[in-house]
Amino acid sequence: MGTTQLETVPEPKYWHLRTVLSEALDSEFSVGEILPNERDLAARFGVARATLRQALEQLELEGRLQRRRGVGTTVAPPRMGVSVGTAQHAWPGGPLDAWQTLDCALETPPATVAETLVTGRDEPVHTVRRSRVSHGQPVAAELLYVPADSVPGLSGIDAPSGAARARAVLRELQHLELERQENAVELGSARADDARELDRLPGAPVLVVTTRFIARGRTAALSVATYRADTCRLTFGDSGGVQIHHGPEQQAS
Amino acid sequence: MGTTQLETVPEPKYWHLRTVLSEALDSEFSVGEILPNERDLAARFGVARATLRQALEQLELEGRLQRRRGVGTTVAPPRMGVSVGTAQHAWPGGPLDAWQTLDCALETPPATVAETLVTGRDEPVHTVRRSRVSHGQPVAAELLYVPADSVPGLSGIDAPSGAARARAVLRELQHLELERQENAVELGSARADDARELDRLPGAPVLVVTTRFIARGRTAALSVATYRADTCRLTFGDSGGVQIHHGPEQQAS
DNA sequence: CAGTGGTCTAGACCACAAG
DNA sequence: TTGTGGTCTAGACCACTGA
Repeated sequence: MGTTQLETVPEPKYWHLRTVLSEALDSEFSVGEILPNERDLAARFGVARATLRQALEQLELEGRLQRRRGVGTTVAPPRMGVSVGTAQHAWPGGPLDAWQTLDCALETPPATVAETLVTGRDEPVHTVRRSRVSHGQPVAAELLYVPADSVPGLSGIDAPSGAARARAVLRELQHLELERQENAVELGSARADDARELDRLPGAPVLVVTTRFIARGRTAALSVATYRADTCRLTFGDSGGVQIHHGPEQQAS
Repeated sequence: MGTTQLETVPEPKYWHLRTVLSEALDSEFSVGEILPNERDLAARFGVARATLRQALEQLELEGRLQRRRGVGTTVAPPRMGVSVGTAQHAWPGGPLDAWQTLDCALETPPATVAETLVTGRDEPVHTVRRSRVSHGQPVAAELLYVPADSVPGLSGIDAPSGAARARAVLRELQHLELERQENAVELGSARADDARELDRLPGAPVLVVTTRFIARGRTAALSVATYRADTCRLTFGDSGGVQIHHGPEQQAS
């Protein structure tokens, strides 16, 4: 007795900690500011470092914090809005395209992709790699799968790979009449190569945007784009390009 | 010497484990099957339980596994496609609406919401709670904020809250001419109340879909819907309602 | 009740960035 | 070299489910 029992339904420590830190971020820190290191913070709150880290992971997932090994933990800016599916009814590589073409290869796509493209199994397709940068920061990495018969005019003279070839593939695509496109978004984790390109560790949470480009009743191209989930807010079907989302997030305890 | 050094760039154990388990799931398990418990699995792979759990968390994030306290870990079915922003150019509560109306209250919205609705601060708005069920499973919880002047015909006779009131609010909304709607998707973590409704623990990853309904040049209503990120794949702008996504995910090591 | 996943601890060492 | 976050361990106890 004498000990006041406030927690009738004891909330996990890390969850409570997340709330406390979240409020501290709103009131006492400004964007870009660095937090005390994890060992100090854990000691200050009287918890083990693992528990403190659980709270930080939550906040990072919500885009409130940014952590970098060897550097520290900083307060993240509000997520940036990146528009997806504007360029509605437009092929990739068009004039209003936010992507930068990297290179191209002739590869056998993963089974999931081959299934969506009606092409036969083990049929190699043009695989264009592109990346998207916004506000000086990489936000997405894309693989664009284009079956050979979607770009019949493609000259066989050029090398089968490289940046020039990639641009040629995109150029040929514009000749097709685009019926419509279908988008899907799901949560994924960054593969090692995507992670490197996005400046994150493998396994980092990403939003995977899959776009089917449909022409002549068939899937003429398939794009699989992985966006950094911590820094991006995907906007659909509205006007205009990149916008900054303003104000604090709505997720709170 | 004598020890063969295969790992020149040693991959983290949990990441390697994730890959091994992922492949095992593809080849040796079928949907719904239960895995050995965490202690056994950890022992079998010769790692600490915390490490094994890190791998399982990844796979759960990717929608490959489902874990339930007191029960066990099971192989998850492929994510279901839930269509968002079909009912494009349609108010919530319309005939083709996939949502179930729960109740309604007159509340002061969070600052972020009040900012988007042009309504003044501390101005209470109609707050309609709805839920979305798909394949017998709750997939999303929604809060729909409707400023009072968007539903001028709303009778003041009824009680200011309850399910009947909620339906009345939605009915009145249909009278406005909808100009367009804007969608945004971002990653979040489930608040305690959302988590309960989605049958998950607090902090579970969710996809937050924010929809602005615009009429007469103003934001006439704002919807904030949180979807289970582990089980859902959001589809945009295509035809048709709910579809099952087929085949394994594309994320692999 | 027994068995499951969820939380938490107090350490240790590693990989990386920057001075 | 120093200090950071990232990984890993071997335990402990708790909350929940279902028999």
